[in-house]
Amino acid sequence: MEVKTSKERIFEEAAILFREKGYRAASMRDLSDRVGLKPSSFYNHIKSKEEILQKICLENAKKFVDGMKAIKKESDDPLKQLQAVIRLHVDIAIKDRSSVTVFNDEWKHLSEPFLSDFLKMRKRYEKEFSKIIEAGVKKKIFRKLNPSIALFTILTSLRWIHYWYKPKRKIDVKTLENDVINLLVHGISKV
Amino acid sequence: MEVKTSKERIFEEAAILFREKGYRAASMRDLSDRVGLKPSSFYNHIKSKEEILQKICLENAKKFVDGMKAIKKESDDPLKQLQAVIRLHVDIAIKDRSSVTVFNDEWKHLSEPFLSDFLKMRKRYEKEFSKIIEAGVKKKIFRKLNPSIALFTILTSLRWIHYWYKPKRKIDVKTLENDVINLLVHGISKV
DNA sequence: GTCTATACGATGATAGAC
DNA sequence: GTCTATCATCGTATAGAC
Repeated sequence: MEVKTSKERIFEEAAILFREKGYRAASMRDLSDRVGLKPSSFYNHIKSKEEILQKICLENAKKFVDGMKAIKKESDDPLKQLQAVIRLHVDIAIKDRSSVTVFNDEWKHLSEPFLSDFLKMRKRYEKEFSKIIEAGVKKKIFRKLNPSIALFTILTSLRWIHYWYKPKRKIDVKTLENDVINLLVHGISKV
Repeated sequence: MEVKTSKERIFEEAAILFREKGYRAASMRDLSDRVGLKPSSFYNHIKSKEEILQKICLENAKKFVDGMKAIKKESDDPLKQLQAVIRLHVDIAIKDRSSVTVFNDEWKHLSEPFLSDFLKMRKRYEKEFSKIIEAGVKKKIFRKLNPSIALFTILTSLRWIHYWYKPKRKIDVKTLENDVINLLVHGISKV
């Protein structure tokens, strides 16, 4: 089996291409070379170039939102929740690096109303993440730091894992999850 | 005083524009609107659009390389060095947010040989950063983690400070420096 | 040093034959 | 559903008048 439709191939190759060159620099002619269809043929399968971007951004946003929802359901312990969120980011980043890169780095090229919708989802996700940290501080499990700084320092290191993680570094998923958790939870210092 | 040459205004406004729209999506016509010169007039001051990108990338790269050099000179203590590097990233990110954003996020649009030169500098910087962590591990000051994971988890949270730090959040520089140091050195957990 | 006019290649997308 | 041919637009950059 492993037989892919043209439509599937378009979306897959586009994610790789958009990651490599950036959405704006990637042309439909570039995509044509990769997919093996003429640019005009794409339009039997998609409405526009931006539709590809929209789908990639939306699908990945859903992965994170759904993941966060499941985590909140599973445990009330802020530390366990934080560890689970870190694993969520690691897993998504590793499973489809191209797709998550486009989601994370190219969303700004969405047009309205997709851009506004995207930003709303994004803010909601950040809010849910923030609640975990706040709960931990309240329970005296977590250090009391400026809430924005704590949230974004952690979230930023998770959001751009795709940027430096390369399969050829041969770091297995479990090590990546555990070491990132270890570092963000306990710090680099031994004392 | 405060009288800026056209050339200065072109580079300043370009940094802001490239940050907002991305290098490829930002046109010379967009820049024209901001600077108040016709696109054709730019070419009395610059050679090409890419020259602007080149200058921004190179200048910022130099800031980091020079900063790292000074830090290594000042102390041999890995912890003090790490703290100083964190302050370096915070200070550069806050002092000129647009410029550092373009440097960090748009370098991929450099053409050769600028791209290769840039990547070489970048790798050297990462190596110098890595040496700090390795020295700390050797002295048993730092936790022993996978070297790539430790390096990039920390470095990533520093490289994208510009992405979430906004002046209107009213976080002062000292708080930002201290909380980021606190979090990365000791972790979010109290225990 | 800035302007108007324009070159001209690349872009996303469409029309219509097969 | 894929192709060839083509369109309208926008991109960076240049020529030459003032």
